[in-house]
Amino acid sequence: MSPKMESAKQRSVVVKAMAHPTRLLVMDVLTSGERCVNDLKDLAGCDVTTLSKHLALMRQAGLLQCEKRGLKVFYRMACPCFLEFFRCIDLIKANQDLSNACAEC
Amino acid sequence: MSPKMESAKQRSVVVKAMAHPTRLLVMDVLTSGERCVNDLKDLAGCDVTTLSKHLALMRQAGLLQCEKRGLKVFYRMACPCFLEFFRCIDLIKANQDLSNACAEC
DNA sequence: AAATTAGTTGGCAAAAAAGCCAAATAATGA
DNA sequence: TCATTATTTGGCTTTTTTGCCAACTAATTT
Repeated sequence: MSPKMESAKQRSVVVKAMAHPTRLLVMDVLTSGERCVNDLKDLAGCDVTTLSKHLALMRQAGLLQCEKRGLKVFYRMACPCFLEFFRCIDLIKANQDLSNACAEC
Repeated sequence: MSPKMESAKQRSVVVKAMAHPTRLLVMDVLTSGERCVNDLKDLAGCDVTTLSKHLALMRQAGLLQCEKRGLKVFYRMACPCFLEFFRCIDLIKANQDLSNACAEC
């Protein structure tokens, strides 16, 4: 397999771990600091077991880190570089809405 | 629905459009310039019809633009900001492999 | 120790995504 | 005009992902 294909495969593990509305919401929330599972569940508005599986998936992909303190498990972003990533994603959407060239990036 | 959830939903359309090895390979290839469908098919090593559907999906999400010249359709990235994105994704993977803190980002 | 709180895991049904074949369209060349 | 080349679309099956329930583990409180 070509090196580019190899790289694409590895990247897809990380990108897939972001490719869900609930998981992107979690990332957005966690950019402003750590949160416990229950808080995230309230923000996401889904079953705790569902959220727990989303979090496990993101952690396994290397997106999140977690730490247990008492009864609670706190999750945080493993890497702050995603702020820039969100800016890029949102730009794509904005450009598409305007149906014009990418002015800013 | 909360504004954050609304935003996450819109972002997920773009992120899902990247969340596949073949589609990430296409993005990687297109960062160095436009290509026609047949060239991309050879690089991806899949059926042309499969690739064509991948490309249509990416275009609908705003990731790609295309232009027909003669018999061929040339695809290009709609936005060059993804170079930075790849750097971030690869860093996640590298950090996970090393199992240590995010030194660079 | 029993009850409570916080989170995870197993299992399964439903929904979404992927991939291929056959057929269609579109531009070019003989 | 007919054949060829390049790409897209429709349809259908297989695979993957999602989401909830029930059951489980782990730390804390009574």
